[in-house]
Amino acid sequence: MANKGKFYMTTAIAYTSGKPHIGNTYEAILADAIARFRRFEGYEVFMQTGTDEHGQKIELKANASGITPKEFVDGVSGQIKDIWNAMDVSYDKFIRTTDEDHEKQVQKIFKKFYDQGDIYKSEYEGMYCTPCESFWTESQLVDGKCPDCGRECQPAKEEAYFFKMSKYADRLIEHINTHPEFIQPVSRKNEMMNNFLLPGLQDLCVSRTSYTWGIPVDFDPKHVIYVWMDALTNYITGIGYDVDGNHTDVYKKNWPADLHLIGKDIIRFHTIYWPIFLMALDLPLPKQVFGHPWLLQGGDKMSKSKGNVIYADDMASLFGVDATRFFVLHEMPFENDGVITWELVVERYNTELANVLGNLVNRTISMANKYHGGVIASTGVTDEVDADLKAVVTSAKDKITKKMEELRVADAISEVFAIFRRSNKYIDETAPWALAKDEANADRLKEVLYNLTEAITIGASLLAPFLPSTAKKIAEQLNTSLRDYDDLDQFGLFANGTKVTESPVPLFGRLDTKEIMEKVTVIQEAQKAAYEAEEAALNGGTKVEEKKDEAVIDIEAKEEITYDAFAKMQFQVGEIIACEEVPKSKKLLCSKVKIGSEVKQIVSGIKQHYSAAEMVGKKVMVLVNLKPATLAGVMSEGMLLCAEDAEGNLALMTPEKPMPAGAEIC
RNA sequence: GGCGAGAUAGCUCAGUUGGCUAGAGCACACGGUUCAUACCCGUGGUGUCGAGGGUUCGAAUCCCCCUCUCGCUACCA
Repeated sequence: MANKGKFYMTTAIAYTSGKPHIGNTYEAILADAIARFRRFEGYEVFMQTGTDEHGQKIELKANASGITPKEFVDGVSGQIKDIWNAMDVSYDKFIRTTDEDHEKQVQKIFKKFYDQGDIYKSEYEGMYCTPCESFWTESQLVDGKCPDCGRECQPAKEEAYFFKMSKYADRLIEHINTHPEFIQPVSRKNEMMNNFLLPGLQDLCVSRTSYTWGIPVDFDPKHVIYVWMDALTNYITGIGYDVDGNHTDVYKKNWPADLHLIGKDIIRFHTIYWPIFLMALDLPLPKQVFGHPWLLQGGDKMSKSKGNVIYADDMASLFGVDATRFFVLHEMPFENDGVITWELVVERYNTELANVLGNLVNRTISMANKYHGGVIASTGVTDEVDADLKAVVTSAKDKITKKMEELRVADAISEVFAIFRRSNKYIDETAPWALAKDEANADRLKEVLYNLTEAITIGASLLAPFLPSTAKKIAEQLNTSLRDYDDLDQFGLFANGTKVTESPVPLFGRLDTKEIMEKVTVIQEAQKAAYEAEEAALNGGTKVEEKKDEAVIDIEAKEEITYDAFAKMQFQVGEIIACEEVPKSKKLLCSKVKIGSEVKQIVSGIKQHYSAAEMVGKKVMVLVNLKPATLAGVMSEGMLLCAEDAEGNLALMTPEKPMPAGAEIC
């Protein structure tokens, strides 16, 4: 096998706040298929994945569970690793951001940036506008007030370190323009350029003082290093980068990475901040960043409260590991989000895996046994119809390779199945059962079965990077071994006289949608019950045994205020007597709110959560004495108060008992 | 509001630089076959190629405008 050189690829590291759903697992499977295919082609692949384990959310969850953050992440990281292993993800390195060598290098990198002036400490000594979450220099203030909202600003006390992004922006723009393959798909490149690079990069906050579960800044220990410098650097620390130049051989061989595989939600960090960090380290940039789309359920995002989160282990328990891999690889388009429903999984399983592939292998082996005692032998009695079969089979390798080079994995796996579809057609064209009726056709019959067996062997070999254990099973049933990549454009290498198994076992038994859906209902009910129990426990103030996502929300602590400051705010109950959408705005509703004998017009960004019609009649909590402002050209004279969860869902605050419009909230 | 992408068969989508009767998979109907996991093979759509205008011998493919959807982003008092 020709050595085509090294290929270093990574997945994003998974955040250890909870069990990964199928979307996270998808990325690992996608990476695995690419890694296996590259190895198959003859590349020396190094694939790295792992877990991102720091941050406030984890600190709080661990506290709530009564264990240390390290104990907490040890558990979740182990669980994630188990799932990756169960899904046959062939990583070469599983990095954890709590690994000692990673933490040490991150500290050194931070120090290096600080020493060379890329990182500076800022104390927010300008005027800080809390509602705008931004700070201003004296010169930016308008009449001593926030230029955005016009309200009072205060000197803020919290200090943080910042990275000077703008220093490297021009170089990055140049790089992106001269390397069109750097950001994939290309539509993402335009988004990065237009939204961030061309308007001018903001400096990035790279430290926090509001929590302690992170890598400390060694020369200023009250700061911990904030997520991106900690997480992104895993791609070099994991293979042995050393700030002082004592790199491992693995690092020297593999950097720069050939491919960072990530979700489309973190493209910005991988195509802007990460390259800039690398420039600051004077290291070459990765060759390609691919922001893959997501698998969504029925067009909606999954949520635990609906009980519709699909986990890889649930899928694997119902369908098996390879069927799970097949589904996620086959159903994911290149640029748009894919859809996953249980019904769709069953349909794909039956039509592709059971009917096209499983049945083909089964019927071929059955015929070999029935007609020739299972012995496969070429007799050289060919026919015109053989040519097309052979052409389809031997040309598959190049087609699939091209698709994989473009990272179009779903298309590649479809090309593999084209071999199996063609083979089924070949059986019909040659009608072996008819040949078997006349002894004069015996040699032709042998040749037909040989051709089929050879086609299946080549197909299985190309299938191996996607469905490794299925490919292996096929080879076992045919009593052969999978073919090398370099031999796949040759037809006729199957060893003459090989005897296939006498008792073929169906690779994928057909499934009944109804039966599966009954099992799914059980899974969903259990998930929902677990979620509700957790919610109830939290509401009751009971300590929860095992923490799950979104059970609690923590927000960044704001500055302490005096009672006087609070007393300045006037809250009253308001009744919404009319409401309409604000034209040309995506999120705004304009309400007429009756407060006592007065009616105020208030604009709120809640259109995605409430329709104008359902707003009318509600009694809501209103901040009355807020300075009026114009939003989307409409005057707003107050603020409706809402609760917001981690996903940004809003719920209006309403009095728990009936109260008249105008009642003071105090 | 800014930038970008898209609107093609019931569903999910392909359609290269404009050019023969607009394609694939699934679903559906009918026919064939029986080696096989009620499988496999074949045949079948009058699809206004989102609406309207234009360029051209000729447009799903280029230009203009409109409607709708989606992505990123800003705003969301």
